[in-house]
Amino acid sequence: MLNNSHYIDKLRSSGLRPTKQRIKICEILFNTEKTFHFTINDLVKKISKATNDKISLATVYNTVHAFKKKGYLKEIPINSDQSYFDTNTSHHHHFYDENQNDLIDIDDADVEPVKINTRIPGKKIKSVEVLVKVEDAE
Amino acid sequence: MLNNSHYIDKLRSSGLRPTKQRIKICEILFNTEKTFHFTINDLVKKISKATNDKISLATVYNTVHAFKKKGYLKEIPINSDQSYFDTNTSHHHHFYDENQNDLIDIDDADVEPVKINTRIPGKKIKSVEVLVKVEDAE
DNA sequence: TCAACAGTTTAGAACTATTATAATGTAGAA
DNA sequence: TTCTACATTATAATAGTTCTAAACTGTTGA
Repeated sequence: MLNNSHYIDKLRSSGLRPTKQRIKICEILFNTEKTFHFTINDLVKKISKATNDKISLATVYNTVHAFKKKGYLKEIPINSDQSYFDTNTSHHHHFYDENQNDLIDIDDADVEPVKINTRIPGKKIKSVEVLVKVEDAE
Repeated sequence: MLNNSHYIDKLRSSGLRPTKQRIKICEILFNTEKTFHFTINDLVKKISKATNDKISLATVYNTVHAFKKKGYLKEIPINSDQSYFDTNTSHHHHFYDENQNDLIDIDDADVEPVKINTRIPGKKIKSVEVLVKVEDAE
């Protein structure tokens, strides 16, 4: 509960009202040592484990999108039936294990800077993301 | 109609029966000079423009998945409400224009080889794909 | 302190992409 | 030609996500 003032400031300073739902979701997403990946469904499960006051599904979606918009979460580009989000918003990349259906971070330092030798006129690069698909070695 | 024998051979040799639906879809997807990206919905529209015999939606899905499995199509990893496919199955990368919601190929030659300095034990790399998100420059 | 308002939450309906179902049709082999 | 396994089809079902409109709440300013 002590940390909450931090989240309240964070939310308020980014123009989001610090409601109890948002603070609770902050606690679940950002009170961890390690960053992690999750789907909306994962988050809903974590919330129901962490609290008795349930948060409506619509609010979970709204909050995740609001946090993504503010840059507190990143969406991970993989084709899947559901969206994956990442609490690690630093620049990094991913392994995607096609056998286990599992996402694993690749530290930015472990990928040599990707050089793109072409541009689109009138557009600026927002991000460069590398997805390394892996499978069981036989 | 002349080219069809080519598709018939192609389908047959990969263990797919050359049905008229599959041949028609081959014509639409592979009879072009340039490769392109499409969603299932795009393909359905192309089909209805190209022929009077309609092909059922289920067949379009089945066929696209069959072609993907055989390596005639690639699925492009971006988060979207629908799946994007690519008739360009060579190794290459993509720009994703977030304002126009548009995918643009990046030739493999325009991206310096991506070096990943970490591995997952027991896994082998299947592909390395770069997604460059761009937005309007202000 | 408190009223007022704009932003937020909520349950449930609606929507959309995709997959499953089960009956009918068809390519290819014998 | 006949048979069989594979394909196609219309439609239903499913699942993730977004919409809606009513109720609620944080914040502002009197």
